[in-house]
Amino acid sequence: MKGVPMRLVLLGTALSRSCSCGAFQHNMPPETSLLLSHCYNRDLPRAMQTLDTMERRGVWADAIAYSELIKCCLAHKAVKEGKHVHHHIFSNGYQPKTFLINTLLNMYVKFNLLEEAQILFDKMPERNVVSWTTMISAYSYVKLNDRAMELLIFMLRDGILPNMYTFSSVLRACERLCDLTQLHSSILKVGLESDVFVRSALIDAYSKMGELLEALGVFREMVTGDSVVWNSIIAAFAQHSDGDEALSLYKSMRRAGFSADQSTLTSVLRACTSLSLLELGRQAHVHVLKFDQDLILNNALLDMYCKCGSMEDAKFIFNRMVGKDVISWSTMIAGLAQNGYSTEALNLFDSMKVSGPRPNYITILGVLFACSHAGLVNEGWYYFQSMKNLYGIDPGREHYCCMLDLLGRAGKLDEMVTLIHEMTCEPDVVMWRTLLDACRAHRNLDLATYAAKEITKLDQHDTGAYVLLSNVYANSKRWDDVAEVRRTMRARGIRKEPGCSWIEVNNQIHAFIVGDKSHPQIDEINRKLNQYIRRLTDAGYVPDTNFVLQDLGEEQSEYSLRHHSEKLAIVFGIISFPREKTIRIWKNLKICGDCHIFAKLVAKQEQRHIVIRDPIRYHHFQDGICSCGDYW
DNA sequence: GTAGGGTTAG
Repeated sequence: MKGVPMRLVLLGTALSRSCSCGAFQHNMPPETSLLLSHCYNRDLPRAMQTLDTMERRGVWADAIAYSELIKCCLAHKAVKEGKHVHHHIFSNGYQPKTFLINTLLNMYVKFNLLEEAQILFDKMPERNVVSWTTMISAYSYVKLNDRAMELLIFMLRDGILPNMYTFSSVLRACERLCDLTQLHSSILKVGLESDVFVRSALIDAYSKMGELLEALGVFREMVTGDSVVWNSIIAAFAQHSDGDEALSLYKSMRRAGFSADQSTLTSVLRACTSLSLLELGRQAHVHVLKFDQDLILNNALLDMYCKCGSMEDAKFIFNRMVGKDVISWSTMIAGLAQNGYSTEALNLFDSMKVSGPRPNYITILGVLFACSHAGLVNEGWYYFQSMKNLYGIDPGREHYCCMLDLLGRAGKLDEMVTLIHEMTCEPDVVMWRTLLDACRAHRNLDLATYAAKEITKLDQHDTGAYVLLSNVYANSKRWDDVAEVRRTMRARGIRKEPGCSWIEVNNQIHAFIVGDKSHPQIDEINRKLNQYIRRLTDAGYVPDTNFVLQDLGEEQSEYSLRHHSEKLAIVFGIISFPREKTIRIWKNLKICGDCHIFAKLVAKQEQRHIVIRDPIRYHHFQDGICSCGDYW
């Protein structure tokens, strides 16, 4: 192994250079103290003037003074002066110490001049752990992740041992699980796992790869930590839609004596959002007031109110936010659209064009969603076609999906097929499923079969395809075909996800599944439900058994419909809340047509405001109508 | 002289 002698040679060179560098530290001229004093006062013009005088007289300052001068340039964001200092330091044949070159490197990185930093780095006669870490951190910051990982390898080859700074930087750049595992074991080997920076970076890296159990493992090994480590693990679960775990970790964090900061509250709000916990979200809002100016936190608050279906609160927050960014606007536009206020969403987009930030990819999705859910086909086409010209945004998969959805809802099946063929990307399962769903709604059996085949070509186990196809057949009462689809599903081990609805009562979540008898108040719920249905039937309600997807016979079909999870949840809401309180329910599948009619009628009869959130949108039921205008 | 956590769609 020739590595060891090489290291010795390098060390020798470095020592001889540092000796020559030390030479200019003798004869320290009086100008040096003047330079230092200007730098400490952050008086850059005078400091640069002093430097010029020194150049003219042929005297030089020491490394400390130069490093202060560089800090002064950074504080003034003075790139030109910074470069001048760089050339000054290298002029007259001096060889600055590694410490000083690192300061220059750092300056270039902070000025976002990575190329200059790299050129300087390449010329360095000796690079220490700080030099390498500065470059690695710079590349990971601008997401040139491969380059950052590559530098780590070169660094190790050079025989330089990474420290906690290096690991926390490189962990941000790590994209592959195998690399992460290797980094993790290196961290353990050098004993840096207890460093709080390394630990939080590890948790974050595992979280980004969806390895939440690993992240939790790293977290649980912590003996002493800080709030950032707690925030990392809470964010990990909040971001992966495990709101329960995020909230339970948050409680443990408080018990452990840490207080919530902006980051904690943002994750808590996100958890409330994913669980539709409006009341808990309101409680978090009280703590948010402490951090009134925090944009990210306010965006999360805004999103929470939108997603929990409370648009009055969302509008209030949005209107009083200062310095709204593109995320604030996009959140509000999508929120309005999803809650059924399509016109308001499009109006808001108009104001954004006049006085807001430049719309981005996601803003346009909200706009297309608004068009789609209001049946505005022409407007949808207009926005879709103009996004490239007006905002320079190329339509992506999601935009095509939105357009397909728009056409599908409007029953324009032919245009859907044309768009699928004209797209710049290959159609995926979601797109075919959108076509299939449109075929179900508009009863096109042949096209439905075709779409279902395309889906199974891409994914044999796509539950949605089978369920939708069996719905298509059920709608046409082709029970043999329904049975055939179900047989295939059984043979392939595919099970339909059962419909489930949730409602929050007194800070507790109550879950209902179709025909569920496990709820402690189920007898009372069923009694009330029968009572409502009797009254509604007198008022003309006819159960629409088209939404029952098995050949059960009318009587049994009605029983199944009657006990759909959303009906049970609605009745439980009515029993539990006073009349003036909005009943908020969320469910895992799209609302069924019969339950939609039921909700409208019961909202009118009982004078209630009912909000049902499904995976893609919201239905606000009041006075016998729904905010979706029966178009969903 | 080098390092960690939070927001919009699906």
